[in-house]
Amino acid sequence: MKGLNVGEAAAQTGWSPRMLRYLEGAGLVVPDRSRSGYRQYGLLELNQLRSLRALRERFGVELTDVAFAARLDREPALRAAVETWLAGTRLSALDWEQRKHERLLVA
Amino acid sequence: MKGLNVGEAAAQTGWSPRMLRYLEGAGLVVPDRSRSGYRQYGLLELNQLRSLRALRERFGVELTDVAFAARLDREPALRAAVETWLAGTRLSALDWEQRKHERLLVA
DNA sequence: AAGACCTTGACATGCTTGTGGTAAGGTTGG
DNA sequence: CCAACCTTACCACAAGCATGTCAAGGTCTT
Repeated sequence: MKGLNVGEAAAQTGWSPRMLRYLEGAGLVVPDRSRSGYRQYGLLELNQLRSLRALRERFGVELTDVAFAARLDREPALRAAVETWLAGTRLSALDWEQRKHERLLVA
Repeated sequence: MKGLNVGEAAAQTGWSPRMLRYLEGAGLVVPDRSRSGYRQYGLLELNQLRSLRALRERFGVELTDVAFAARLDREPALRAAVETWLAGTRLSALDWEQRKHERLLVA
């Protein structure tokens, strides 16, 4: 039942121990602790660390972006507000012709 | 059919003209241009600017976060990768008891 | 033609992110 | 008990973000 400690987890995921502590502070990957306070990384956390790395490498995603995605997942009100915003960006991608109505209103 | 120019749009949305130019550079709110190159903000853009402000004020959202949400909306592969990640965070919020299986595997 | 706008481009600045160190001290396993 | 880990707490620092301001020049309205 003992997971890997921070150095072992780092070795297996390609992060530095320093970054693993940083990620915990950022709330992105939070391991359990042993009685004496050592971080204990289990399979779940190792997978999170690996998929986090994949996100950065393959998509150039920042850690703040990932934290934001988690927020979006947890806060329905935020999600709704962002959806409202996105509706606008989708509209502005539409054809010029489809904006006649608006142009009339602003004229 | 002429929209508002940058100073007028700024006055009506609470942004500075400087920030309106910045937002255009960031791809967040991109107005049309008049023949001579002046930015022309229509109803759609004004609404985008207002909802962008609301996102920041009410939710403390950064502009980079909003840009990321737009990316999520446009890139299905990215969305899928983030979904994979999110699955992990949902699991780690689960009850201790529900992780017996994993603990056995790591032991 | 003048004044008030606009354009781009540059420089400055304060804050945050991501990352590395280092120091002082606790834990663990042989 | 000693070496090799771990802990927290700092300091540093490059890069990027969010803003402001200023300069040199174009446009528009009266």
